[in-house]
Amino acid sequence: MDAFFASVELLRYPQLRGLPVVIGGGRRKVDEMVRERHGGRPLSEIPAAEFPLLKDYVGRGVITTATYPARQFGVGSAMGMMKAAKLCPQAIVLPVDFEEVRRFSRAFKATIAEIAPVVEDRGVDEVYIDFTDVPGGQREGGRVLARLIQKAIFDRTGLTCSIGVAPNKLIAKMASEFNKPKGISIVHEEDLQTLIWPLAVRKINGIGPKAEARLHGLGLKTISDIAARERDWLVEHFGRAYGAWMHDASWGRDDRPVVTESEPVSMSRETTFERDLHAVRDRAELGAIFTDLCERVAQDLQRKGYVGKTIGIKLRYDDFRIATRDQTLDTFTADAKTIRRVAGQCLKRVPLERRLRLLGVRVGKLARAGEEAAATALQAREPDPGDRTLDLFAAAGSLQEPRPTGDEPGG
DNA sequence: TCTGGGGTCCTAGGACCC
DNA sequence: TCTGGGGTCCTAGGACCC
Repeated sequence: MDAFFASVELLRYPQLRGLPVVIGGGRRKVDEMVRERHGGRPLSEIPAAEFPLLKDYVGRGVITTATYPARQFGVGSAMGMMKAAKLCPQAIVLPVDFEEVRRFSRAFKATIAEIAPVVEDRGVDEVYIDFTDVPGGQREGGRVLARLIQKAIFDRTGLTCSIGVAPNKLIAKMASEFNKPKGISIVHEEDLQTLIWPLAVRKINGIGPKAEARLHGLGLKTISDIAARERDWLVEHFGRAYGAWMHDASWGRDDRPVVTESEPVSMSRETTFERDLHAVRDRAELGAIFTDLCERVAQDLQRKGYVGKTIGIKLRYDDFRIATRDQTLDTFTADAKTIRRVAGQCLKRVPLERRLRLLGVRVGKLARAGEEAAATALQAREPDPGDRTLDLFAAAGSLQEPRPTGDEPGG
């Protein structure tokens, strides 16, 4: 979806179209700004010129989405609000409305599923679609179907999206970025050298800032630079799994299927404080936040019908270092009090001298509520791997040639 | 001017079991 | 003085993605 969070807001406030708008920061902060300027008046009745501006924003937070006019100023996702304010002080700032975003997320995904049922969820604003068995999915290399999907989404939601069509997910993802916004890009296998190889290594989904820095350190800047290296060389520098994957990726190889169903592995809640807090000096405040986080995770679990076995905490210190602790129970739970108690024990195992910037609570090892017994039984029923090893040797022993005696050349 | 929140997956060492 | 081999689970940290 194109500038998804921002586009959702523009549907409500069409007077902002064409202007630099950023979504992000703390909702409370932005709400405060609006209240100060407009009292109880709804934003929909207010002219664009009177919306809260980024230059008046004071506090923590990052940009979630910027409209394309805002991006002209160099403002983008994950950028700190203060830095963004320097680059584009006149940008209008609005908070994320998660409810609304999720509503539109469900709507666009449902629209796609009606046309092409094999869809993989990749977060609120992105999906993989398998065109293979969709009638007409091959026409004009997929362009016809892509156009149809774009139109259907726009008709239903008023939102635009960009689509990349390619032989696999890896290339499709890169292709989807070629023509934003509202773009369609078709990439065939034979376009690898012309369209993919010139791109920066960072464009590969799976190469992040760390791997990019290491690649740059080795003199590799573009995907073609990776492709030109021996597989073994990459394995030497990046490990067996990652190096081999990198080599495959640079050659456009990817055989991952489109996965239509998956179960969650963990659920968590975390919050960054408005100011750094100290475990002793701000004990009361921290305690209240901690309990609230536990209650929210418990609510999430119950609402979605899950129970979990591993309770964990996460904290971020004022110097941005992160510490996590967790503990696995012998029974599943979705109970706030239990989560609070175990998370409290985890907290005791972590250094608390430094001030804290963030606190989080996580529940992992999930099972569907009511199926805990089955989940436990499934674990217990795993076949004994020792027995299987023996079976394999027994089979191999009866089938193989006699073992070399050691005196043949090269034996 | 410091840098959100919600996730997944991988790695590596240690405990523990057979 | 010398001390297996295979496996799983738990825990902590880290890279990466949307």
